[in-house]
Amino acid sequence: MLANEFGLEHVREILKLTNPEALNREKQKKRIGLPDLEISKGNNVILRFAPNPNGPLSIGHSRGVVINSEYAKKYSGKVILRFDDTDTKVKPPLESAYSMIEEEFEWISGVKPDLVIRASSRMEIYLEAAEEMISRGICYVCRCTASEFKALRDSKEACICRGRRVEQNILDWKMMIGGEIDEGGAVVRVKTDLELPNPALRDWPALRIQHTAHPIVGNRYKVWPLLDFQSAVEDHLQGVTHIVRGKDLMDSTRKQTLLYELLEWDYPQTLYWGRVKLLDFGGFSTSSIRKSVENGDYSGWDDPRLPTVAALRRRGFSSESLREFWIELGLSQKDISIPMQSIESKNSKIIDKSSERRSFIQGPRELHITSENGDEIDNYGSISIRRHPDYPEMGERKWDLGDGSIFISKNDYTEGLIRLKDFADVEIKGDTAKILSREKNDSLPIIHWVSSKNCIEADMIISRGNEIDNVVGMIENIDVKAGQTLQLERMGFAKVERISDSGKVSLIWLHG
RNA sequence: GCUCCUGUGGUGUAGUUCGGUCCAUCAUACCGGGUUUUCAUCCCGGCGACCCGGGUUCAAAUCCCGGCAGGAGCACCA
Repeated sequence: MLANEFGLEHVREILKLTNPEALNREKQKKRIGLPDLEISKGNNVILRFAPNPNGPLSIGHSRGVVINSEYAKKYSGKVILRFDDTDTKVKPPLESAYSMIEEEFEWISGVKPDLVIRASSRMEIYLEAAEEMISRGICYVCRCTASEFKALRDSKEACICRGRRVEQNILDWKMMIGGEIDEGGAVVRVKTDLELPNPALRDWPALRIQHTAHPIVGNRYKVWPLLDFQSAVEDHLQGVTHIVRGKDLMDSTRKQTLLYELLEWDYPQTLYWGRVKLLDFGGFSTSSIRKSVENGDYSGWDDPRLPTVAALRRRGFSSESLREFWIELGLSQKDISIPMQSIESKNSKIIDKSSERRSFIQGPRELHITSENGDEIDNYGSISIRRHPDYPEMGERKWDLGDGSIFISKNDYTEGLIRLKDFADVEIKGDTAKILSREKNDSLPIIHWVSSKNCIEADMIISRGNEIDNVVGMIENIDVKAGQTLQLERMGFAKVERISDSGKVSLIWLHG
């Protein structure tokens, strides 16, 4: 910096002479929200989120939901939920995933998609489009094996199928769709420049034969489009203006652009995000999770050890925290590693104000309160504690102390002086806690506790890496409702999963 | 190997288009302090970065060239 050597005044003087506008420039501030899209005027913004329904959504997918739906909100545009379910073999669709994804989309984004479509129900359109492109000589049927073609492609050579006449291609095409050719026996390719520097783009495959039945539409179709073709045709039909997706799909954009050029269509504006690794989870793919779930390694897609949207939701994450998180990351193409803590920190701030406080005693130990002079009393009366320290309007919890039986956690038990939160300074000796003073006198450590008249058995599952811990204890049973997220005193957030007929409470740990 | 993308504190992120009040934004983490009858929330303060090397220029995070590093694609998956 010039200013280092000559001082700011000097810089200012030079600027005054050469570039006076720079003097008025504002100091940089952090941009808030998503970067602007380029909008061609008169066009409504149309985006899409296109998952494969081979399982419900993972945390990674939630980025696509958030970014696309937020852009739709920002520009009063539309967002389409499109199921890219044209693979019946490698990543076959899971029937239950369609409705789960649709529901998760709405939960994550806070809005319903403007349109939901399934590629598998629009097969006629794709097959017709393919046939037309074959007729026009834009595509051709290639009967080489994959490895034969790869060898030719790498040396920029045309295969013998490439030069065949259109009539022959149509005949082969009819055989393909008629089921007369086995899987792998033929493929439809888009005719590109073989000199393209990127080998992946040369005469890329558009449709292939699959004789495996599709879980939804059965075995009506023998030829299925690949992602690049299906998506290219569908984006055009739906008038998609902006595609925002992971940068692993950059080559897909290039393939599709080549096709759009041949068809003289306008390719949507495309933006990318980089790869994200969540440090607290290992390498998971939807396929691998599905395998483990079906194998019984996990209790389900919402097992708290899994990086699925279902698991986050079950634990009590707010969808708002997910939205804030992804919006803040924005559209950087950098590959990044993120600790779950950064999502948790957002979540804490959001849910803290609505989370009532309750006392949960892990590993309870019973104590008996005695009066200042060591006497047992029949009735110690009651105390009232706020449900939330900052919001008195949320009401109070009234504890009946009865004859003075309470629980504290074994972890907190120690003989000596201690403050029972919101109640009294006591001296613990054996199984008794002698009241020294109801007033808080000095800086004794404070522990939480519960009156045995106001508590009930509870257990809480906590996921730790790939393990599940089951913690048992007693929870304060004032107005505990299933589905509610609580802040457990001195512990952190947990959600009430259910309450059994006997009143026993089952909790699931959220985070600290 | 080929093709492509990306490099700003511990982790993320703004600023890079169009060089200049940028000795670099904000958050999180961490450290210290305050509020609080929770180890939560909240408030204040601190810490800490332009991948490296050249070049252009009065002036480079920003432009150019060359390295290096990380990642993705090179599927008849999405």
